[in-house]
Parts: sequence; structure tokens; C-alpha cells
Amino acid sequence: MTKPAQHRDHTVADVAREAGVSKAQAARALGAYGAVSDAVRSRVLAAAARLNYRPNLPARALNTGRSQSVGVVVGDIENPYFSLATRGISDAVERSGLGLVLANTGERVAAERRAVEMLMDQRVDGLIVAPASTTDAAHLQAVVDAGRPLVLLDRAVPGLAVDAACADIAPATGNAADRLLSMGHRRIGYITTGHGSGTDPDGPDPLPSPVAARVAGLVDGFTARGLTWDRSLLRSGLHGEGEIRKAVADLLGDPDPATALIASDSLIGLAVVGALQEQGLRIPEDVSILMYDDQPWARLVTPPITVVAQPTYDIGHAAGARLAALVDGATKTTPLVPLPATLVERGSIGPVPARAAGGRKRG
Amino acid sequence: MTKPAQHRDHTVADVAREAGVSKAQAARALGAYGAVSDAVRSRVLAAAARLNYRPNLPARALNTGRSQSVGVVVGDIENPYFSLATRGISDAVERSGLGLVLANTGERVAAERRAVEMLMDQRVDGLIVAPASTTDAAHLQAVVDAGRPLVLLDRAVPGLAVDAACADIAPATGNAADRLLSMGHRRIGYITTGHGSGTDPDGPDPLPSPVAARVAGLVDGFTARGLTWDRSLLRSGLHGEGEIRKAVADLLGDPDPATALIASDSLIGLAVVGALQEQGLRIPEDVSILMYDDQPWARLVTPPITVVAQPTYDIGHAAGARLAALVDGATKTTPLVPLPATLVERGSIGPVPARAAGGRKRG
DNA sequence: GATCGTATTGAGACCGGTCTCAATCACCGG
DNA sequence: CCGGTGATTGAGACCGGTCTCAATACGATC
Repeated sequence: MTKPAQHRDHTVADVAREAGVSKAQAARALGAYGAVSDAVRSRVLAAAARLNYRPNLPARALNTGRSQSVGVVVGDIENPYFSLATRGISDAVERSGLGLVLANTGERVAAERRAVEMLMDQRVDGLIVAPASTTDAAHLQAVVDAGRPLVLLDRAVPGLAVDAACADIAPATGNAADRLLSMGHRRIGYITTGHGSGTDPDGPDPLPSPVAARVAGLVDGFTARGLTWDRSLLRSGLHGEGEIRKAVADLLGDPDPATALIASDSLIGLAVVGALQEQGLRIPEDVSILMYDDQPWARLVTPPITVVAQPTYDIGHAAGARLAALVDGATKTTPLVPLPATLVERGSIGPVPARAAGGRKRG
Repeated sequence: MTKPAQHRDHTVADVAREAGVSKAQAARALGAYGAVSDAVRSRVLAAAARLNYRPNLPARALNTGRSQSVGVVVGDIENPYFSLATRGISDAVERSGLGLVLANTGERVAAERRAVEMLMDQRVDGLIVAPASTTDAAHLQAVVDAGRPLVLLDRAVPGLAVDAACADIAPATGNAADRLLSMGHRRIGYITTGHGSGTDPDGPDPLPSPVAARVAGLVDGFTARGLTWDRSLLRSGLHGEGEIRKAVADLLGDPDPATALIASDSLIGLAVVGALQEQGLRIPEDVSILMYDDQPWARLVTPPITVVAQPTYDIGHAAGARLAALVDGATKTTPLVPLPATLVERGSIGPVPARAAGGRKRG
């Protein structure tokens, strides 16, 4: 019966002893700080290699206050938008030697608050958050107050003075609206999973900011032509494919039905296209479709989907790079500029069907 | 000029003083361990709330040796397979109160080694790894030797005695091969990004195990009919869409061309379908297509893609649940059973085109 | 060779928790 | 009223690094 070699791993003190120097000097050589002579450094490094020394990062974090890692809080890592952005973040922070602690919130504010607190307790060096709510952001303010670098992803929070990496969505949305309007569409449905009443046009807008920006772009497009977008065509706060399909059926079953649908992200687009195929409706002959995020498959379906493309990877990368800079102590930085989004027109939008065009004229 | 309130946050000692008890008692009450009277507990908790006390997790990690978080190492979080699996992992470990530290390796073994070492240094309580290599796994063995729980994801490593959460791919692949063979296909191309020579049928198989399992299933399908799969139709180690397209052109441009193509994951499938559309080839009239992973879009393209579907979320969830159990001290657990993969037949495979069928008979 | 400035060095406090251990306390049966 | 048992309590060591500070070494200067 061989003894299992109760392997308590080696510490700085062990290395120091092995190298015949003081603990302080060994620590300096290993941690690459302070003043160390070449002779001592090489002796220590050799001893460390011999003992297979590995630093205890929590111990280091304890008295430096920095953990060499950043937190990333997203609504749903399964959503291609976030997974691609996360890839960008990862690539960006990696070169600063920062690790990545991920938290999934399911777009629930309570989960987000818990996650942020946990990450703060963990002493992450900075935080990237895609906030679930535009209004409920006390926990984010707390991060700022604690002096910890914070960068928002995809969505800005009014009143919160932090950088936000996002796309400049409104112009492209305006273009999209314009194209649809020029094709005769007046009843344009907007479908999103983002929370928000959608029934109360007054009061503070409870929609997440990217959705708000998109809706604003849409409204602007209408306004530019002296028309008004009927806000009752907004379907928000939908959960799961079932609710989305129901919303689609709803919008199309209206006495004055929608003739075009806008899906707020690619997951929704998937569900919308699926619902349409299931109902035997043709795109774009019966219904026009526009979607946000240019997923690879958008080009491959029949017809290919018209999209508002965002540089998602770059957005994530920008967020990561900025956060890394802030962590490194950058102080007066230029604000992050929104990256351009573009309308990529493919085959999924077309003239409003005659049937509907005759239905009712006033927009 | 108001002073910036140099806010060193409160510690257990502060709470203890505020509550009028010893540091030890305060720590016990806050950490929920040891014996504490109700009176003391409530006094301490009240004091903590008053001071807005938050625990310093690195400090806790330092002397418990546990960090309440697990590491997840994947090849590419951008790949839907991994992002969905990660979601499963996240959901599973969350209920044990474990955080998630993510590392992206780009399928490079060197990056994987670094990531694993970093996570070990960080004292994660356990590790989930989708190993980039089946052979180069010394760093994983080191994890096991250090006594830290490890669960593999998607791929097993021969000789490494750890749980692996994966799908039982071979049978479904056998079915797929059988279907293709019954439709007359004999020249079936297999396209993967996994590393491996692919040109050297002898020697230890350098392919990642899930690919090996798939290829094995394919070979078995041929063998069952007394045929042999021509291994020269394997294209592996491809990087980026360009190389994939080239491989497709290659396989189809052969004097004895492939009549069916198998894409090893959905990202590859995307590239393959794109290449085919670009070349004006019809599916399945000119080429049959089969892909691994049942992404939502597979049903929406024309024709819908035949796939070998894996319960990806469940695989991730199983990995997370198992790891959480191991972290909790579970010792003698039943081995993880591979989850079933199924062939979902849609419209993308069809009879071998007459032209090719007449080309050359021997398989 | 004496003096001064700078580069190295080692001792030991410290970060903020956990945990051991001896002391104290409350309550029991006899 | 006393010894005994188990629950509470507080003092202080400890985890494995970092960092301050005084002491020492080295090289140059005069």
C-alpha cells in the first residue's frame, strides 16, 4: 500500500528555502516586482521549477485586491449575439492576462443583481454587463461607486456614467423602415423578448435601450414621411418560442393585419420564420421579414433574410479592450463610439400584398 | 471639495465590533459555520446589514482552499454547440452556488494547458474541459493527480480515468451511413475542423474522440455491407470558412467525386451549404448533405438539413451536475452514460445522382 | 581610503477571512 | 448544592502571498 503522498503544494517559503534566500526575495523574483539581483532571480526561478511551484492566486488577490479576472454578465450565453460578443471580450482581455468569469442571468434583474454582487465579492478587476433593465440599476451604480471599472454591453443605462459598447442601431433601422414604407407597408409588427409594457406608450420607457433605439428608428422612419407607427404593433416581453409564435399569429390575424414583421434578434427571427413556414405563408409574397443580427444562416434560407447587421464580435472586443484599459489604470479615455450597424437587403422583404394594401389606407 | 470618502470596505472585525462580539463569533455567524447562539447570530447579521458588509471571497478561498467556482474550458464559445452546452453547465452548477470561470482555447492545446494551469492556480473547485487533443493530456492528468474534480465534455481521453459527458454518436452515425448507402452513395466525404492527419490511416488515431467515433460509425456502416469507406475522403484540421470551401470543391472536383458530404458540426455545415449554393449545386439532387447538431436553422433552409441531433444542453447539464456532485464530495458515483444521438431525416439527402452512379462502381 | 547614493536583502507585519483550543456558560441528575 | 456534559465564546495562530522598512552591499566620487 503506497502512501498517497499527501501532496500539500509548495509555497513561496519552500522555494525560498530551496534557493537559500529569504521569503521576501523569493516572492519578489516569483512575482516579478521589486528589486532582485540577477543571481537571486535565477536561483529562485530554478528552485521554483525544481519544486514545480505554482502561485496561489487567491492569496495574491487577497492582498493586492486584484484578481486578474473580469466578470461578464449576460442575459443568455446561448444567444448567438452574446456568445459571439463574449468571444470578442475573451480575445480582448486575454492579451492583458485577464481571466473571464461568466454569469448568466436569464434576463432576470434579480439574478443579475446577485451575479454582480458575487463578482464584486470575488474582487474581479472589472465588469462587463449587458443590463437586463434600463431602470433598475442600483447594483450597477454601486459598482461605479465602489470605483470598479464597468463597461456596458449592447445596452446603455440612462443616468449611469459609464462606457457602453454598442451599435448605432437607429440609422440602419430608419433605412429599414424607409425601405418597408417605400414598398407600401404601413402595418409593421415589432417582436422582442425584451421586457416592457408595450401597452403604455406614456411614462418612462421601460424597454431595454437597444430595443428602444430600434423602435425609435422605426418611429422616425414613419415620421419622416408624415406617418405614425401604430405602437399597438409592438409585442414585447415574450418568453419562449410559443409566445413568439402566438404573437406572430396575433399580428397577422388582426382585422387590419401586419404586412411586415421585424424580429428583434436572431433567435426571435428563427421562431418567426418557423411560424410562418408552419402557417404556409410565403416570404415575402405574403409577409415581409426583417431581422436583427446577421447570422450566417440568414443567407442560406429561402428566401435569404434581410437583416440589420451589427458588428457583434467587434462590439464585444471593444468592450473587453476598454475594460482592460480601465483596469490598467487608464483614466481619461475618449468615450466609446457606437459601431455602425448596416441594413443588408436580401430577399425577405417585398411589396405589400395587394389584399392587405386594399384593406385600409391610413397609417 | 468634498472628500472622496476613501471607502475601505468593512471586514469581519468591523462587524464584530459593531455587534459587540468577538471576531471569531462574527465570522461564524456570517459564514454560517460552527456554533453560534441565536442571540449572537441576529446581532451580528443586523450589524452586518447596517454596515453593508460583504465577504471577501479571495480571503475565504485562501484558507478554505475552495473558491466556490468551477472552470470551463472549451474550444470556441462562439460555436453553438459549446454555447448551448455552457448554458447547461451554468444552469446545473448555479444551484450549487458555484460560479463559472470560462476559458476559450481556440482548440489550441497550448492555450488549453495555460488555461487549465491558470484555473488550478485560481483554486477552482473543479474543471470541465472539452479537450483539444486526445493524446496531449498531461495537463489534464495533472488535474486528476492534484485530486481536483474533472469532467470532460463532448470528448473522452483514452487512458484518463474521468467522467465524460457526451453523446453516443456511433449508432446514429451508423444509421446515417446506412441510409446514404441504401440510396446508392459510395463516395461519402467527411469534413471536420478537428485536428488530425487524416492522411495516415495507420498509427494511433490523432483525431479528437468525437470525430473518431463518428468516423468509426461511418466505417462500420460500410463494413456492415461488405464495403470499405475510402479514408481519402476525410478532410480534417480545416481552419476557417475558406479552407472548408476549398475542401468541398476538392471533394466534388475529384475524378471520382464525393456524392454526399458529412459536416462534423453546424458551423462546418453552414460553410458547406454556403459553398454548394455558391457553386449552384442543388441539394440533394446534385449532392447530399448531412450535418451534426440540430440547430434551429437546419429546419428552415431549403431543403431542410438531415442531421444527427445531440442533446447538447443536456450534455452540458449532465457535466455540470456531475461536477457539482464531485465538488460536494460525492465519491463513488456511477459513470456518466452517453446520451443518445438520433438521426433526424429531412430533405437534404437523396438518391445518388445518375451521373456519379455510373462513374465508378467499386466502393 | 573615507563618504555618499543606490541597489539588494531579510525580518516581519499585514490582507481578511477560517479554525483550533482552552475557557466559560447553561443546564442536567443525584 | 456539586460534578458533569455539551453548547458558546474569545484569543490567537494560520492560509500564502505582498509590502514596508531598516540594514547591508556595492559602486562611484573625491
